[in-house]
Amino acid sequence: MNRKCSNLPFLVLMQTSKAIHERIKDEIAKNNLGITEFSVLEVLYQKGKQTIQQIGNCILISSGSMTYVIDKLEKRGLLCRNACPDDRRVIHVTLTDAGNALMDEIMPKYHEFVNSMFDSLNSDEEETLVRLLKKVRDKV
Amino acid sequence: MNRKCSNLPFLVLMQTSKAIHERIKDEIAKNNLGITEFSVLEVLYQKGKQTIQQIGNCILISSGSMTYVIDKLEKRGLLCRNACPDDRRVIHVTLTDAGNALMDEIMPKYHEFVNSMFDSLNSDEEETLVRLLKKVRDKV
DNA sequence: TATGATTATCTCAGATTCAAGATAATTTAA
DNA sequence: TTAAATTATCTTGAATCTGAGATAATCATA
Repeated sequence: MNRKCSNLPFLVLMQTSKAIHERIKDEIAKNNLGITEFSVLEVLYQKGKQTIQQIGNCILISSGSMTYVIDKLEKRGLLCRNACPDDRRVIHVTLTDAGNALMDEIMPKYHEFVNSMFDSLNSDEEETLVRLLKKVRDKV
Repeated sequence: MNRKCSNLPFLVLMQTSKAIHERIKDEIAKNNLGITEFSVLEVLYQKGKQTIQQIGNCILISSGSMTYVIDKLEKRGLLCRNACPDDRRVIHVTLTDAGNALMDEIMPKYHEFVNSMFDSLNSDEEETLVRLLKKVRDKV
């Protein structure tokens, strides 16, 4: 009976992503944001005005969670809801000035932080890693 | 102002691991188990009797969550708690016959499932992927 | 135009997680 | 031996997420 641990690439991939996730969580927590909250702000910062649904599709959480996280960020004054004049089912979300200012401050540090986690790879290695991961991702 | 998306290896790595995580969650849900519950059973199946603490260290969840998940699995008759005679603070956990039988049934399918997600890589590519991921992981 | 299907958002209950603190047992060291 | 520190587990409360269902608006089509 074989009860040994499974697939090595699988194990190392999941360990690595989990470790990265943890480190980013801690980093973002310094700004009193959870990863979900940060992800919402990041989408808005990069793409500008978005509907709640669009944001949810980007960061892959349920509609119930979207309402919850948008509520929190709105109460904190980082974003605002606006009715869509063309379709009254839809709500547009945009960053407030405070939200933009916060992201102006956070994002450069965040990018630097992410880059630092990968700077042990040279550009060939980065390319190879991306290629192999995509091969896996597209099959999953 | 650069608001473009960050580091490509980072993005692809996180996307891939998230996709895998989701697929495994769905697969395991077929047996009415969550990933945390399955992970506990997997540790016990591979290693035999373990203390609650040892299991928690393996799967990296808090002691409060350990109590909760062990409770659930115990009520379901898949594992049992046993006092440690040498140290009365410690509780040993083992799979019941039902727990072993369930894992005997689940694990082969699970391994096959995991393998199938990586079978687009040949063994050279697997080796390269592991090497690069370890390089990242050890730096994180 | 009326009806049925779809879509976007929200509400609510339940599940899961963690952090902090409680409890009880063991170890260390004065 | 005894007090302090450490350790293992459990309890509790708060936070976050999901899924199912509610509501309201829009679309498609006969």
